[in-house]
Amino acid sequence: MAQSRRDHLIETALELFDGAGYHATGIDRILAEAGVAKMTLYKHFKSKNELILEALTRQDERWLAWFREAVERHARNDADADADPRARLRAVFHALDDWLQTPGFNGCLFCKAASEFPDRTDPIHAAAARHHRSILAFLKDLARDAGARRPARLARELLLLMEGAISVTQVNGQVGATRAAARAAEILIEEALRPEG
Amino acid sequence: MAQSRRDHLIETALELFDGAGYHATGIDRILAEAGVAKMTLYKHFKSKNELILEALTRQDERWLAWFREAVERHARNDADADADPRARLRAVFHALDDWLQTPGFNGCLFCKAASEFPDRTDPIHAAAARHHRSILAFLKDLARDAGARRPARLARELLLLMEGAISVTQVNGQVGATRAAARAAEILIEEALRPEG
DNA sequence: CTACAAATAGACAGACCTGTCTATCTATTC
DNA sequence: GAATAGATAGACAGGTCTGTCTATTTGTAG
Repeated sequence: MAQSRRDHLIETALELFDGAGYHATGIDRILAEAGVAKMTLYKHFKSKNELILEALTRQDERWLAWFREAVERHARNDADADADPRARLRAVFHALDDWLQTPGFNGCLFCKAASEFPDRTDPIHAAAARHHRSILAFLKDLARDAGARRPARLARELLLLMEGAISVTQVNGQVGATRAAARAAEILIEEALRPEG
Repeated sequence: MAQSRRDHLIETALELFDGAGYHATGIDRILAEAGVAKMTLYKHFKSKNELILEALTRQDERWLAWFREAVERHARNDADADADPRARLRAVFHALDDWLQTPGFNGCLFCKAASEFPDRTDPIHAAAARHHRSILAFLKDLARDAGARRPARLARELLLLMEGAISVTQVNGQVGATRAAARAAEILIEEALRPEG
């Protein structure tokens, strides 16, 4: 039950931070939305920043788990997935598309965090950087498994396309960004898997 | 003189917004830094949001002018620029690199704005979207001049790489992002300019 | 029923926020 | 020198922010 209230606070906070940003979301707003007393919050978290940090930690784990699953699912759905080592790399952008197209998509919580807490020594900013590195590691694994000549390089390039699609979608509100990203990724993957060059 | 104070407020505001974000930067801080009285600010701007909007308008014009110039300059410095229609397209990422490597680079003011003002009907968010469209139009012109088969598509792809590099640099604080972006752009440009495919 | 732990409402402090107001000062122009 | 316009400092209102405190209620376990 105690864990449940803590959870509820984190979930509510994540929703509100996503909708309005970190500085623009007051503690009182979170408490009202969660229906929890102020002292309960400060029993579970030392400060608002610690709540933000815990929320980001949870979001990091959850998002990455979801993303891995979505990539796997899209890769399996692909017709000739078993034959083609590119299948899972391509699935990255189908999974991304799922995310960016969810109604109410409002940008990446980690990019927001890095933007609102610009000090790189701030634990919140550091959490955002860690999240990026986790994605990069995942992409690198995919690239290596697919037999890319330079997995790290391909991973970095795909991360750029992912982050670009996230940013453009958030700013512009249009949907077409992932399609362009997927097309570009196709070219880069093709180039990275070509036996020689 | 009146114009000069207005200017000074806008310049000071831009610096502080860049360093700490929009919500985290109070009016009083801007006034103290600029050495200007509060009434002077409210004589020139109806509200803080109008100051933000005016600052973004100036930043939009100035950044784009700087970027065009930087692209042109890098293209000219390129050895076989006259012979190669790709020169100016490639120069885009050299110019971007100049920007991202300037000490104290702290992310894009328009991405920050879109993130802190998520409501798409908000004039501030709209200004960010307009900025993206301006960059896109510039890239499209470059792509068309270079003889790309589908200039709009190439421009969208290059914008993704640019925004990705901006985001990754801001979050991760590392410098290598533009190099990866430039490499990826090279491949995409090559593909777009190939006579057939 | 009792005892104990956890959550509650709500007041409170102290700081900061935007925006308004007045009264003073300074510079230019006639 | 006097009048006028613009900038100044600084108080002020009304609100919000984080974080602390107390006194009360709720739920559970012996």
